[in-house]
This record gives sequence, structure tokens and C-alpha cells, in this order.
Amino acid sequence: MSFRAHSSQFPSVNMAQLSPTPIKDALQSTEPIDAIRVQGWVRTRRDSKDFSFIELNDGSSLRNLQIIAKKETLPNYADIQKLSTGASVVVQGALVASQGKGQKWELVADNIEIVGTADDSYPLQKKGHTPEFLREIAHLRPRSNLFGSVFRVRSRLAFAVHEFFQQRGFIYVHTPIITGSDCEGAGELFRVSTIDLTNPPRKNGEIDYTQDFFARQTYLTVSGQLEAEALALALAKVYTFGPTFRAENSNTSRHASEFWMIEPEMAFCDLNGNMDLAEEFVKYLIADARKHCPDEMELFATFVDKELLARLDFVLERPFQRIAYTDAVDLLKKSGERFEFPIGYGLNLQSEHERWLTEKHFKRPVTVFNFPKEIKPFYMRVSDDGRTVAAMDLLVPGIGEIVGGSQREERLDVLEENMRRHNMDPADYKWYLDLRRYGTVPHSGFGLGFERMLMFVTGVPNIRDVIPFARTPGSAEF
RNA sequence: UCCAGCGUAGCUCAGUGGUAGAGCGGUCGGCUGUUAACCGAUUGGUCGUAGGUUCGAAUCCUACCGCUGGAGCCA
Repeated sequence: MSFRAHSSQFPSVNMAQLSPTPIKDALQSTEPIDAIRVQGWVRTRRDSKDFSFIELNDGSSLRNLQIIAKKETLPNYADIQKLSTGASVVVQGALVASQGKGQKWELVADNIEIVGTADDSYPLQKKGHTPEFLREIAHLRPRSNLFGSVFRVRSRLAFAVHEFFQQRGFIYVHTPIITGSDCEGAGELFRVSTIDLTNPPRKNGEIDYTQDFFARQTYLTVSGQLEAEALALALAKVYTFGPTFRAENSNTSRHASEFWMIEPEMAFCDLNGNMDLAEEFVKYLIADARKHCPDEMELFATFVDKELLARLDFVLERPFQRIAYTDAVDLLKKSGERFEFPIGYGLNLQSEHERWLTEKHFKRPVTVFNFPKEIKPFYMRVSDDGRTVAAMDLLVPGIGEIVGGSQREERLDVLEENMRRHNMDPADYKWYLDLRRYGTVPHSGFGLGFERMLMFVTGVPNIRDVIPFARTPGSAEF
């Protein structure tokens, strides 16, 4: 059995012989096609005197295929005239050069099978919906131009993530979703338990988690980093790409309770190598979307952010700014800008400070590195000055932190000391410390929020609009 | 969690103490190789919810709910 290039193994609805052609491919045809079959959803329909124009979209691209439905050739023409936005149809006919302006090809139908109708309660109109409204109909919004485009770009960039790392010899590793480590300092955790909440087993008044499913307390992962380190110290260069969960009651356009994170981890790599990789990675993803999703990017530039393409190209063209935390603090102090929050060594950079650096001063992505050890987690490598750790935050205009990473502390004694300083018991992290006992090496890695990257690439300003079904505090409807 | 703003027709909004409105959409008709079509008619409301002030509340007050923006936290 052979398949045509674009054949589908979907069970055919009625007409078994002809394989369906994606509309994307039909529109790129170089010559007329006598017999072609397409299937999709009606975006809009216009009547002419003796025929009807149907704009058909099948999700394969932003573009619609214009169907010509003629009264004289179609026995079900009366029903076709009742087709409204949202209905699903299978069309068979001839792809011919369009007589009208605006499209190269159109399909003159020999047969239109109405698969599913959509009545006048269908909420999507041809035009003019706000993202806020579409968010309320998350199950239908992929049929809109904007969200169809976002999700096609999301798919493409997910592919590009793997391409980037695989091309560079990284091994894709799967770190656990359910984790027993609760002290990574990366936010609140979702508890995973099969204990009966109405009648939990108790011991000395406390809930007895030794009777829980995993015989201990477990959570959804907030990061695969610690496990990725173990794999990096065997496979040298690894990356994770999977779901991540944060239970913080955080209500902003940049936070989701469930998101996807990419975490490369590299043995024999210092902070500079880490920063180099992060920059190369971010640029690679931008370039990939520019190259492979031109229609979608054009749509974002037209309807979401007029300056998107200029900004992305600007970012691609020049190196990111790198600045030590201490120097960034000095720069902010001397800026003459009136900030709401104080600036000083040992204080976290606030959003307004990050914005000033990346949007006003440098006007490009900025990598801040070498932070005071007091404001960073236990696993980051203490620098020779004893005051800072080899951490880095990559900030981009409009979004803020998109990458956070560090060189990891590879010295056993220093790491144990860091843990104690963070009120952690090294005994709880025996396996993690083993990595320093046996063949330790300098190593580095970072985490990149996939959705934040998508926001940056598409210009879509709310993280809820780059996830098909977003989970945020108080919201998990779909 | 904190601060601010907003909840009026399916959608986007106007209406700021005195009869509930427009555009778009939908429906019907007309016209037409159209393409965010065009022309005409028509449809459409518990003004977020509950309470209060008032002769009278979409409008003023209180509480709650929801949404949005910002902050904190972070990717």
C-alpha cells in the first residue's frame, strides 16, 4: 500500500477514493488539479447570483481556500446556502486559477458534503474578537486566525527546541513529573497524594505521609534541574523539555500554574559557556519562527504588535548585552530615573529596574550575571570573591526574565555549607551530593520558559494566550 | 496575596439620577466573480449578583463574584 505525499489515514467520511489535500498544499500548487479533495471548517460564505463562495480553513495554514459552489452542479445547493461560519465540510472538485483577485487558486466543487453544521449561536465571527473574549471559549478559539497561528508557531518552536539541541549533541532526558524534593526554592508546590483528605492517617497528630502512595510527601515538579544534573554528569550534555508546575498565587500576564520549561545542563561548562548557549538558543528560536512561520508572524505584526518584526530582527542582529549585577546596580543608581523600589547591592532587581535596563537603556536583551549569593538558591556556584554566585538572568524587553541559570556548585564542602546556610539538611540530599563525591566536574545549565519565549516571538502579551488551555489560579475550566 | 480599573444585546462599546442605545453579528429580502462585499428591513437586554440611599438607580453607596492591568514571586 502506498501513500501520496499528503495522504491521510483518517477514515474518510464518504468519498473513499481521493485522499484529502491540506489546504496549505493546495494553495501552493504549481498547476491546476482536476480532482482534489479538501476538508475543513467554513470561515465565511458569500452568495453570488448562481453560486456561493465558501472560505474554507483546515488549520494547515493561516490561509483559506475559496470554494466555488455552483447552483447548477450541486444537488444540495439549498443546504449549502444555509452553511454558516463554523460548519464542517468535505469538498471535492477541481483546483483552478481564480478569476477573482486576492487568491491564486480556487476550488470549483463537484461535490460538497456537509459533515457538521453550526447554528447561529456559534460565537466566532469573521472579525473583531478580543483575546479576553476568546479566552472564555478556549475550546473554539483555535479556529480563529490569531490562535490558530499561535498554536502553529508553538508546534514549530517545540520542534525547533529539539532540533537546536540535537544538532549540538545534547541528549533529551525525561526527568520526573512527580518529585520528592520540596526545597528547591523555586516557588510553591502542588501536593501529589492519594490520601483520603476527609480522613487522613495520622501519627502524633500530624498527617502520616509514610502511608501515602509513595510512602513520603510528593509534589508536581517545579524543575527537573537536580535530576538533569545527574544525567549531565554521565551524558555530558542533556536537556529536558516538559511540563512544570508552580502553585504560587501569582496573577500576572506572565505567570501560569502549568507551563513548559526547557532545561539544558552541561558538564565541563562554566557560566560563560552557559550564557553563550542561552543567547544562541534564544536567537535560534526567533530565527526559526521568522523563517518557517512567515504568514503567522505577519499576522502578529499586523494585529498584535506593529513593532514585532523590527524588534525580533534587531535582537537577531546584535549580541545581547552582558552586565554584572554589581555594575547593573551602579548603572541604575546613576540613571537619574525615579524608581519606586530602592536599588542597592544585595537587593533583588525589581521589574521596573529590569525594564529600564532592557527597554530604556540597552534596548535589547540583557544578561545580568554574578548575583549576591544571599538572593540566589543553594546550588549556585560561589565565586572566588566569596560574595557572589555564578548566576545569570536573561531579560528581554516587554517580558522580563526569560532564562534563569547558573554554574552549579561542584565542590562538595562548599555545597554542603551552602545548604546549611539555606537551612537545608545535607542528609536529605544524599544522592545530589553523591554527584560531587564521585567524579564531580564544573557544570552549568539554565531554564527557559517556553511560553515566555512564545510571548516574545509572537508579541502576544498574555501567557494565557500562548497555551491552548491555560491553568492559572482559580481557573482550570477546560 | 496587594493596588488600580472595568462588568450594559452574541461581540465591541456609548449612556453619569428621569422612556435601554449605536456599530458589528444573526435573521429575512434585494443586488452581485465575491473576498472584513454592498443596499434595505428586522431581531436582540434580569444593565455581573445581593442589599442600601432616593419619589425615581445602568448611573450614587456597601458587600460579594468575575475579568483586566500593575506589583510581589518567578520561567
